[in-house]
Amino acid sequence: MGTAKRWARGGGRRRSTRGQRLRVGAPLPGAGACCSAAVGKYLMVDIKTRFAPSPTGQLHVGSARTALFCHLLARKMGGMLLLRIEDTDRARHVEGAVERIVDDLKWLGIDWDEGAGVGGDKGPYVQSQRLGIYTKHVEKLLDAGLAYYAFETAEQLAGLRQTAEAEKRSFIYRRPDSLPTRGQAEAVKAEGRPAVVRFKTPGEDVAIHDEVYGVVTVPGDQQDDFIIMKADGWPTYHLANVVDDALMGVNFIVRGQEFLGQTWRHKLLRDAFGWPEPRYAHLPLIMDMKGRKLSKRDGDVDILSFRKAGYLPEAMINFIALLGWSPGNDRERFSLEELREAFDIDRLNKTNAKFDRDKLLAFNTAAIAEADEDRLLVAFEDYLSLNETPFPAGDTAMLRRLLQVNKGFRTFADIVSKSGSLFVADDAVEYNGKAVEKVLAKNDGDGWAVLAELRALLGACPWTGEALEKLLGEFCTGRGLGMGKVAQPLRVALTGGTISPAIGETLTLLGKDKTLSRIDRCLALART
RNA sequence: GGCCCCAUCGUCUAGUGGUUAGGACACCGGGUUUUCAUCCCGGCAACAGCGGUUCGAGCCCGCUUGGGGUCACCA
Repeated sequence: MGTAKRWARGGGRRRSTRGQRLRVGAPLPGAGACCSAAVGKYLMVDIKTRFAPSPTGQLHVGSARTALFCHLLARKMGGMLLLRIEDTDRARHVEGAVERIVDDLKWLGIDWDEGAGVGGDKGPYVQSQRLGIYTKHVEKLLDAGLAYYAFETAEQLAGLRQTAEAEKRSFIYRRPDSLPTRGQAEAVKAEGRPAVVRFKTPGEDVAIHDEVYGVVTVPGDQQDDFIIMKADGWPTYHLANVVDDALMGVNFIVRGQEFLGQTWRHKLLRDAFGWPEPRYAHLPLIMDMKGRKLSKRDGDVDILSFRKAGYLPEAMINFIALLGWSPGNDRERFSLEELREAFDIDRLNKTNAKFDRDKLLAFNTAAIAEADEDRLLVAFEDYLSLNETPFPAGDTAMLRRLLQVNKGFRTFADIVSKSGSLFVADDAVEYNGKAVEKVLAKNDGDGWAVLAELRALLGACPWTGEALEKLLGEFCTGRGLGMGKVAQPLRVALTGGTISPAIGETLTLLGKDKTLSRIDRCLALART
């Protein structure tokens, strides 16, 4: 009935229209629909989304985007976002990973209403603290005859799988003709042999209704009796995830597309427990530039790496928001606040996206240009706290000065490469061979000559920006030289290379003593 | 390999039967600038292919090709 109509669009392209928006307010089979609220002119059931990461390492850009979309959906619809930690694989658990994830989410500006870090009345929100709940639910299934014990070892299964592969068949676990009784299972466990619990899959086609992909049907003959409880007594992802979503009142699941082909398991499990279906929105995947799935193993695609590399969270957010979503027009610069307003689940697209670092860099450059100094100072200090740099981290006046003098920088790391040498010891300055050759030695040592002359003038000059600029300007006109012919030799002498802030700034930042001593040191180089 | 999903510039994307197929990044060229970066201007560049449906297809359907996901006692 209504259901059929609601999903009638099938796999076709969905675009936002008034008519479709109304669909949002249609009566939902969603769990935990305790109340409804009028938002704008649409009546809708309150939604509750969740972000459920596994604490196996860093939060990477793919997970961050999922969290962002969950957050945006909840905020836009006036719903709730819940954070749950899925750590049922105690072998892969990484110490400190939960704190890492929470910290990265906070840095990005993504907040949530319930769960890890903020509490709530449906907890605990860490799966390793909910074992009893899962056990109880597995028992229910066992008692109802909807699940059964199986005793194959992991090795035996691997063997069967290998055989199947050799015969070019896909391996699907075959349910034994006679299932063990609870007593037999206890006996096996008592012997120390492994026993897992498998779900008794009906074997009928299952249709999943997805907000992004439409109706996806998985043939019954492709379904296996998947494991819901491992031999170590812990539930598998499928069981724990479904149980928790239901018990915690989650009615809108947003997650990566890699789960789409497995959602039939979740639907079957919900059916078995008699729980209503939530709404699903699977997100297209984020790939690397070679088109391969972006994974945590890919190295620096985790949020912390970008933070350490000098990126602004607002740029990260803006960029990842556009991976799989677009507003429908030519606009692409958004603050988190603006995204919360503009986000529309109907505008999610289905095609995988490649993670283009060049574009991220461009967004970061723009975000930096738009940010005011106070904002930049906070971010700069955060950057400095995560990196070893020659800068005096506690000297905010100096940090502000660096921000001003380096205008146009693309990441905070640019400030280090452009101004860092001004803060190291004189003898730590390394001269770049090419720069020395091109700027100082070339043309019979014109550069050296300019430097020597400047050394004397500088020594007698009051050390203010104005006086120095004036001195250099007069020097240039007096010699008929362009500023480049004067500033560059100085740069090389002072920093070892050709890159530094405007020459007047470079001189005042360095100070008179260091300027003179570095020129002397450089001049000495000419005589060797 | 089975099953499922996807398909517009190199990349992110706009496009809901009639458009010179738009924007952004990258790239190329030019300009501003004492270096680098920033900034400004201009340019290059796409509907995977083949069949249908239609007066008319990037938009609808099918096939082919290509890409991806999934087939774990990981999530």
